[in-house]
Amino acid sequence: MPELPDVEVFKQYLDATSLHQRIADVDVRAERLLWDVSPQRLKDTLQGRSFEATRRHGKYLFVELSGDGWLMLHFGMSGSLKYFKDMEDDEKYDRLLFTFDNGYHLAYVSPRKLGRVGILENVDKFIGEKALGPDALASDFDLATFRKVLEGKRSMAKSTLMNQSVIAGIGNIYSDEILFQAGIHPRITLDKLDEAALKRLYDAMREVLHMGIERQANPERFPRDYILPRRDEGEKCPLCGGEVQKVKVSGRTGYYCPCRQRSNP
DNA sequence: CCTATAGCCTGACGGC
DNA sequence: TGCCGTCAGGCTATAG
Repeated sequence: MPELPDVEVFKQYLDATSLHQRIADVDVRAERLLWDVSPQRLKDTLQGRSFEATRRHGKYLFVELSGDGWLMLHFGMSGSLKYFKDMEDDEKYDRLLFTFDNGYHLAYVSPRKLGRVGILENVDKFIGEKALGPDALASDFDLATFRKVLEGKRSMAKSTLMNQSVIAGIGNIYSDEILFQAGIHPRITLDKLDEAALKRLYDAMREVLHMGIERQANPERFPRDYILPRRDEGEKCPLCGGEVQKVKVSGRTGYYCPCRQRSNP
């Protein structure tokens, strides 16, 4: 589930539970999740240290370690964090387990093992190497910058929003909502969007992502006029009551409603 | 530059 | 119940 709002919620969760405690042990149950680090080196790096602060960029969460260095967490298509005490709550998908001196554990949960965890010296260097675009909610990511990163692009609106090298943090689900709120068809190419449409897209991006975080990335709490909880065949558009339409973009399935999102603006 | 596709994993769901 | 295909809130490599 992890797009920007979900990862931001994980960040807040980790901040509230797992900072400033000495790490007693690290258990790696799925080695393939490790990015450029062996289980032994991960363990050696973390043991005796503590998590001190966190930082998020797009769908990546970075945890600063005491001493120096960072733990990098990416959650793939499924994945989350779980803080608990009793080992009876340790479950099948808890692929990495960090145990603190106070006896509590933080699990990196990853049912499908599509995420990645690594150790970094320098977060900005990592972001540069991955060629990530600006974080969609960064405070300095204003409308002018938004226009600049989209300048000259001829890709489809939905593909562009989901392209992490252009803007970091938006995935399949939230891109649908942003386009719906902006009234933009998912397959329209950017060169067809005028200034007003670009502003609507920017405003919708900020608003939808902020809303997602406010509601703890829980679709059940989303506003009634959102299409996000209705992304399914046969579901009705919250605005016109018509049936939502399905589109394939970038190999992903998107949903939209033609009542506001016209392919020919 | 841009699109589409397959593969990585595991499980849920629908059809027969 | 069992088997099979399809699909999934991500990303990468590859081909056209």
